[in-house]
Amino acid sequence: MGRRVTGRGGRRRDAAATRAEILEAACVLFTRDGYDHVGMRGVAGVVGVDAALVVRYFGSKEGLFAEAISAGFALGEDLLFSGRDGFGERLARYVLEKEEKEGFDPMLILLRSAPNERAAVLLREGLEGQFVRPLARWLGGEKAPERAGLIVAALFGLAFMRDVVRSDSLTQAETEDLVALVAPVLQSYVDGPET
Amino acid sequence: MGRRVTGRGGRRRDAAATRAEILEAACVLFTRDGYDHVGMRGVAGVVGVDAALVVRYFGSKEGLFAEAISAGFALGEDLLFSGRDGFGERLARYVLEKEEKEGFDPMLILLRSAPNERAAVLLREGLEGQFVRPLARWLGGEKAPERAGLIVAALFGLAFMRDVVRSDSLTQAETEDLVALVAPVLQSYVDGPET
Amino acid sequence: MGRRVTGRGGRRRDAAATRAEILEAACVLFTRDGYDHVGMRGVAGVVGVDAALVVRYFGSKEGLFAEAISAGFALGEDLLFSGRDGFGERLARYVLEKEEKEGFDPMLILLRSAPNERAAVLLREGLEGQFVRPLARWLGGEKAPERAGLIVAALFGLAFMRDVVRSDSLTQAETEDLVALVAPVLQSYVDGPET
Amino acid sequence: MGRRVTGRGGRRRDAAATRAEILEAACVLFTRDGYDHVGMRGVAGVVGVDAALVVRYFGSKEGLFAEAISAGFALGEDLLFSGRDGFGERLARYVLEKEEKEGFDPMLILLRSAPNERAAVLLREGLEGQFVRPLARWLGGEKAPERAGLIVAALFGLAFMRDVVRSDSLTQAETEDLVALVAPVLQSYVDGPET
DNA sequence: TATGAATGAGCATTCATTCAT
DNA sequence: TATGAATGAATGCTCATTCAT
Repeated sequence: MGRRVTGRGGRRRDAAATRAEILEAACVLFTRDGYDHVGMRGVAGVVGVDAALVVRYFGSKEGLFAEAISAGFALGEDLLFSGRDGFGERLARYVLEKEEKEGFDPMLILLRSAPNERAAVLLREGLEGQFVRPLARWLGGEKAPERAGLIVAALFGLAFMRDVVRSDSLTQAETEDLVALVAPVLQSYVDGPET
Repeated sequence: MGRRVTGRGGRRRDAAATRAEILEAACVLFTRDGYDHVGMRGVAGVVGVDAALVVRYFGSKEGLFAEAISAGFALGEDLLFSGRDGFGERLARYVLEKEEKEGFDPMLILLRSAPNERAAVLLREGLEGQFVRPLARWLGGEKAPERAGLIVAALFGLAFMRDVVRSDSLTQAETEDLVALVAPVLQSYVDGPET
Repeated sequence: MGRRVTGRGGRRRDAAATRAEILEAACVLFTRDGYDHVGMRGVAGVVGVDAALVVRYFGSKEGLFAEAISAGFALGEDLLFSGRDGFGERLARYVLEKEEKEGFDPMLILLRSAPNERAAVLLREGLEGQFVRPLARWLGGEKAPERAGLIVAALFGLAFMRDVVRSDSLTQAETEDLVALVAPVLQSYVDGPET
Repeated sequence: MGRRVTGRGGRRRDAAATRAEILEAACVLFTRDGYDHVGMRGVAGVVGVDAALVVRYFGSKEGLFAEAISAGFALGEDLLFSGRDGFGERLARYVLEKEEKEGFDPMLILLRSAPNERAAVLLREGLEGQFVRPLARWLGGEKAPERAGLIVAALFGLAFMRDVVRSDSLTQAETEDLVALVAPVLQSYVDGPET
């Protein structure tokens, strides 16, 4: 749909484009189904190529996954840091208003792929190295690592209940109500325990 | 060789007991590995019976899972309600100090099984009906469902980061430091938005 | 053919018999095609069962192969030792007149499977431990290991040229002529270098 | 990255030279791994070209193999014929002392590729036409084809046990001991059945 | 002439489940 | 009631080869 050029019978033969399409499809599928429920055949099928091509470009399912989440971490980095004021609200709004850009949502990938050991290793390292530790450094002050971890935990908890479990209590709520409740909590972690 | 020894010597001819053993083993395995990574063969193997027997007793993997988590929800219920004072700290301590009683931990089952659609349906219904809604009722006041949902979200976020992702920032922290940071947050949800 | 009981639709349901049939089929296929060109599906297909059943009974392709050749080594052992006189001729006749009992021939399995590293390990150990070393012990005298090795080498060379390469010079020859030429050579290895 | 360096710096635009390099690489790989375990990708990779180029130059894997072994047969021819005296010893030494010139050894190719039907056809024809029959003609006398076949069989048996199976009894032996035992046997085939 | 994108058939293995006993 | 034999679909991955450029 949209991108495909040759409706049928031998496709575009543009490696970079095909590779990108595969990666995009993988991002969407990993978001929706998590590591274990995504198959190479499935990813290939969405793009309309053979599964062997996916292996050729990404080496293995693990390699494909690694690239899919690295795109996610990159996306997340610039999202966080802007200024201490309003940080809590900004984060709360990110989680509560995120639109799953074209079906891709790094938080959901993480939440739904973590049960897999192979995926978990990549996830742990990426999250810790590109998210939690930088955040702790940026926060500074006492118990910075703990506060950073708790911020991330709060975010994932929220995403888990809303988007994975889809708890009525959160999906049916007004966004503004939730922001009003959550933002101060996140902000309290930013400002540190000297309240 | 031959008969597995289950601690009681040989396999008994007590159907109810065998059924209970199977369920117990399933709880442990679902906790450790999540729905997708638990096999009927694995469960059966722990108890020393054939996989077909597990199917016979529980109908299917899904049926086995349903019973395993219903045990979990039952367990959780009496845990929560005791009194409004110190509720935040009590919950925080539950998550941070929980010992995974004999390897069984309903939160981990939930976190690690949610990626599976079949499991997710059961989880959603159980969590909502037996946990979030009762909690909301108990909380009372304004925005009770939202506050209940956020409490559960906070709990799961914490468990996810500590026990699934195993983020250094939380696993290496002092429990008391985390309690000090998290308890007020949870308590704020209990006391409601009397800002 | 012959053995099958249920022409179609669910087979005999006799594990021992099915297992034996699978093993027999494997022996024939390994003989004809060698390790690499035998597939689990192929073996299963001959017997009329699913490939998964072969895995169930033998663990893996390697396990199946191990059992197939162990049958071969067992078969070979009692073949060798009878008495020093006429030993050369007896061996020559064995190689030249062997009928590939129902398509099973351990020498061919070895010749055709050795290129595969996994198979080679099993083959090396089996041949050395159950054939060459016992033979050397039985031969006794000077340079016994060398002489034993050369006897086995002569045998395999013969089998290779006749049954694998199928060289006209040997396939079209009179058996008696070949025996007359080869027997003294083998016997010379038995009698040792004090000629 | 990018261009492979092949010792001459970059890839040349000399088709004939590239072709020769590919063939050389193929000879080495076929020697080491045998027909089945050599991949077009592997051969191409050694030289630093694309697998498709190998197909282009040699038509198919089979074509590549055909040329590789024809080089081997050519190499073998001049090796054999020098004179009747000491022929047995010369051959024995060839097999036992051969250094696998730069990794290329026609006997090993043959031994390790024979399990493949496609390869076997080429091998059979080449060995028979360029080796066994010429040798028989050269030997002359009674039962010349049989004696020629047996000489070749003896050689292959030796190579098989030493280099493919790697039987301790022969790999650990002193070369001189083996020569002393084998040479007379080969010579007896040369001199014929003048028992 | 040569590259590399793309294919499709093949591999061994794992799984929940069904069915005969 | 309970066992375990048997199934078939699915998994990730490899391969020689073809075809557009």
